[in-house]
Amino acid sequence: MVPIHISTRVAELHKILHAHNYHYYVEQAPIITDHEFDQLLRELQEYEAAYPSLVTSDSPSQRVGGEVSEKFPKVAHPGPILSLGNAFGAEEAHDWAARIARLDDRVESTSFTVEPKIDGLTVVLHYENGLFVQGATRGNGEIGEDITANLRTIRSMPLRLPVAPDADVVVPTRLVVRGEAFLPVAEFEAMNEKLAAAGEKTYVNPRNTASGALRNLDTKVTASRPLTLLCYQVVLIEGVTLTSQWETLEYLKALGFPVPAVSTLFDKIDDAVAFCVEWGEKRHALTYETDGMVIKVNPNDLYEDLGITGKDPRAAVAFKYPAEEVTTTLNDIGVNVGRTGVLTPYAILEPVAVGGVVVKQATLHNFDFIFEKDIRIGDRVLIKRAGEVIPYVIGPVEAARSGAEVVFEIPTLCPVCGELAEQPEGEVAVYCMNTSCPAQLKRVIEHFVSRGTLDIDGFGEKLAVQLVDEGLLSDVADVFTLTKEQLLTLDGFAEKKAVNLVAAIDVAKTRPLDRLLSALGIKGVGDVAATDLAKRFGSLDALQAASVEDLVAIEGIGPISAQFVADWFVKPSNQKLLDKLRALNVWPTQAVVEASPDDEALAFSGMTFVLTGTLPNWSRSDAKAFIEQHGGKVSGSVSKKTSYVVVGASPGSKAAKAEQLGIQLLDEAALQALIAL
DNA sequence: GATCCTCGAGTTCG
DNA sequence: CTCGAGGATC
Repeated sequence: MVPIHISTRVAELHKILHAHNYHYYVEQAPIITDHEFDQLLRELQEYEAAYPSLVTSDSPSQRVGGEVSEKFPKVAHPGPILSLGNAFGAEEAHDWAARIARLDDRVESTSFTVEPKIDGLTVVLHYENGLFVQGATRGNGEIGEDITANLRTIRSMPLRLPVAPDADVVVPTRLVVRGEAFLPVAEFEAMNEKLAAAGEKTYVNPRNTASGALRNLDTKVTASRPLTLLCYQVVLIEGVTLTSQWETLEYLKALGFPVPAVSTLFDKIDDAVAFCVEWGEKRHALTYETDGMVIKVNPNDLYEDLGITGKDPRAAVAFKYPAEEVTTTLNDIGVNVGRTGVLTPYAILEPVAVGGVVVKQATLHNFDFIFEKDIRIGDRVLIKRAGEVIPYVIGPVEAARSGAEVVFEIPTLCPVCGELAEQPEGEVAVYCMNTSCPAQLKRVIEHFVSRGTLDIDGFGEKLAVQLVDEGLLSDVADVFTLTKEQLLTLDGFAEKKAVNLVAAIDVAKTRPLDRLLSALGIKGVGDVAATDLAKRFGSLDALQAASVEDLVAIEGIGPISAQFVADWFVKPSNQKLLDKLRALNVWPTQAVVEASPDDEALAFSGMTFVLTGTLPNWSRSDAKAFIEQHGGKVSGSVSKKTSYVVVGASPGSKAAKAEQLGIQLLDEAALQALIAL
């Protein structure tokens, strides 16, 4: 007997999966990601495996796909274009190998290929005597759509075989090849940058963009998209015999088909799985998006003999990486107040796993962002982790709208203090205009004591909030007059913690001028400007006495920033703050450097470096100190002017951008070696 | 005046 | 990391 709750859930899964199939195949507007679909299908398959009586002929697990849209003529594939079973993680991949080993003794000693699972559109290409005659989408796996004209616009697709006329290769009389059409990530980003600059709506991801382009009725649109292609399977061949997958890949390459470069042949399944795991980290270096790798039994005869289960061949499995893009519900939009008074909206999300962690919140940057993307409260939204860390809302899934979504309204009052919020002319940001807004004060103090500025150990966001709420602080100078007795009145403070904090505050009184300057939070003055100002003026007195002209003379300070500095010193509340600091003897000075030092002799003078990833022995600040010590500059972003990019473990997009711009990459050792020259 | 570059600010989770 | 905005440069 099947438990009632399971049969209910299975019926529900049937309904859900059929609906998603419809959205995906017919409307071409999926409302969940492929990964989420896989998860649901898997759940169903698990129930069906446990209770075989649940398997019905109309179960979504028994179907290869869905309907075929009416837009294009239909093409019957010469053989079924199968999908693959999934393995999430190394353990499941080993389970798969063990399963097929039990079915056939030859598996024990066979070889395997590993190929990337490209996130694009499957296409089926027909050649007769070397001539490209027809191309189709995958459709439902049996019948696809004729997109021959669109495919012809893809420049990497061979129109005549062999591509190199003098290639030493036998051309089959008939050949049907399976490949993946996609938009390279870099091309996609460049396209979106252009669209964004023109104020137009941007595309959600490369896959959807490629799909739209390839299935556009106007081939001129297809041609304008830099689509490309990689091929990896022979569906049908006449006139030539191939005996293994590896031989197939080599043969396709010889004919002139583009073949995935990372494809590798392994003698042992353990090595194949290890290779998949290894690429989980490295895959972002590829020009295309992947959500996994495909492990295939190499010899064709064994591949065939292992047969098919449902809709998947037993002899291959997709090794899937954790999803990086998921959809979830936007429950609400909250508003934060920053230390400058900027109101920043953030998404309150139905918790969802992305790239291995559960995300509940994501910033929405500013109010324009919400309206440009047309994000509404209650929407299904697509989430990714930018640079594999920070959650980022890509945009709404418009196809999933019910009509109950609510358009967000820009607040006219500060959500914390209730005072009027204003948007200065020509700016995107909306500010809370109340300078004594408690939210602002909390953030100002947090910044004052944080690691990049005065670096007071044991002083963080929570304490800043506590102290302001208790009324113990009314400006940043009050931090220095905090006593052990005051701290002991706070929740979570006992003798030892209070003593340590008072000592840490004492140490911070003698931080160098540049640190104090950036701690003050003068508009336009951060890390870099503070260092430059400190170097040129040497004391707060000298800086205060400086005219706007004096300030503009510094490279990197223009008229606007100079005015911000001058205005800051004029403000009465800041004058009061300065008086307090002076009285407390928090008044660092340093030697004035008139012009840039004569560092022509230094190895790195005139060079700009960018750091990314984690270096083996040095921290980021060690590396920065090393570069600066030798006369180089360290910048945060890669540009044409960058001399070198120093790459550590698990680098971000900066390494990719450097490669794109043809900038030389260095590791820690290579950076040190530059000095030896 | 346009374009590229750099800086500053806000930001998520464990 | 991403975004906005100021500064440098042609």
